[in-house]
Amino acid sequence: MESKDLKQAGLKATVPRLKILKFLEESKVRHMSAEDVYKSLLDSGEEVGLATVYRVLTQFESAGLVTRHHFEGDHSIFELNDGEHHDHILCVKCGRVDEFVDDVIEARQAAIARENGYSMEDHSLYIFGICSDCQSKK
Amino acid sequence: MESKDLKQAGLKATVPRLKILKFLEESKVRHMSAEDVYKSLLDSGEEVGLATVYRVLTQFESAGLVTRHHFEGDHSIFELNDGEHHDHILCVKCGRVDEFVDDVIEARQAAIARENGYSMEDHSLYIFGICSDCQSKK
DNA sequence: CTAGAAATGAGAATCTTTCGCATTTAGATC
DNA sequence: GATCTAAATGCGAAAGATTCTCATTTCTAG
Repeated sequence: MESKDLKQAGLKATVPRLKILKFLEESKVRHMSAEDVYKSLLDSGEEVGLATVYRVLTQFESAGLVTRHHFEGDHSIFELNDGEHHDHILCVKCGRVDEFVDDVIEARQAAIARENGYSMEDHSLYIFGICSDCQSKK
Repeated sequence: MESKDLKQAGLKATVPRLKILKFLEESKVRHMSAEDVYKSLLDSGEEVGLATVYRVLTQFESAGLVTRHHFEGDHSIFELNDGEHHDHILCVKCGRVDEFVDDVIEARQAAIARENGYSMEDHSLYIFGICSDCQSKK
């Protein structure tokens, strides 16, 4: 029963929130914009207002249920948080997204923050490149 | 004569482009939005259209004269390219921005791209934290 | 100096996201 | 289960950033 997740997160278990959470959990696509979520829900016959999708995703972010990315800079992309932190590597040709974790980089970031007198709160790292598929298609 | 820079970059040396380039070179602030550039120019009595500022900054980016950042995700921030690549560490309280270069991270990124079958084109790394000033002000 | 291509400026248009507010709903209490 | 109140929703309007359109101006090659 997913409503537990919402309650735990301090959010009332409303119909729109449950729909959105369920959709994120069941979607095979891991990275989606608010518009993507909205349209996909409409397509499956689920009525939710676009403004609500934006609001709910922002609340989910605050609650730690999803992470907001700025892959391209313009619009936000959301990803369901399932466990451990990871960074992303994206193909600039086809838009493919892969995930990775690198302890060396994680450690260096913390050290750099320290060296500069900062207490680290967060970080964002994206590697852009051309994936193997797109390289061979060249 | 700055018009050389523009010619080299394959851009016609027009008045607006020269004004914007000169402004970027002389500004003590290194990171600015298009709006910032526009308003600052207006304040110094230089007439340039906002649309032109956007166009020119985008052209400068393509020409490699400036780098576009997405610090906060919504609007673009531009920085004049003066030589070596560097990454950024930002204070989430006061907006301060510091720069750093870390060879270990650079090397790991290239390795990660390779391990994932990507040819690396670019990367963006931002560390978010609280700077020393803001920590003591707490 | 002149012509043609490229660039500019001003405002309209677009896109993404947020806001305002009247209506509905979750969930605590009776 | 009925009731109440704060919180949430949905809609359309509004906002902010950026791009587009197109008439006018300006480079720059010849």
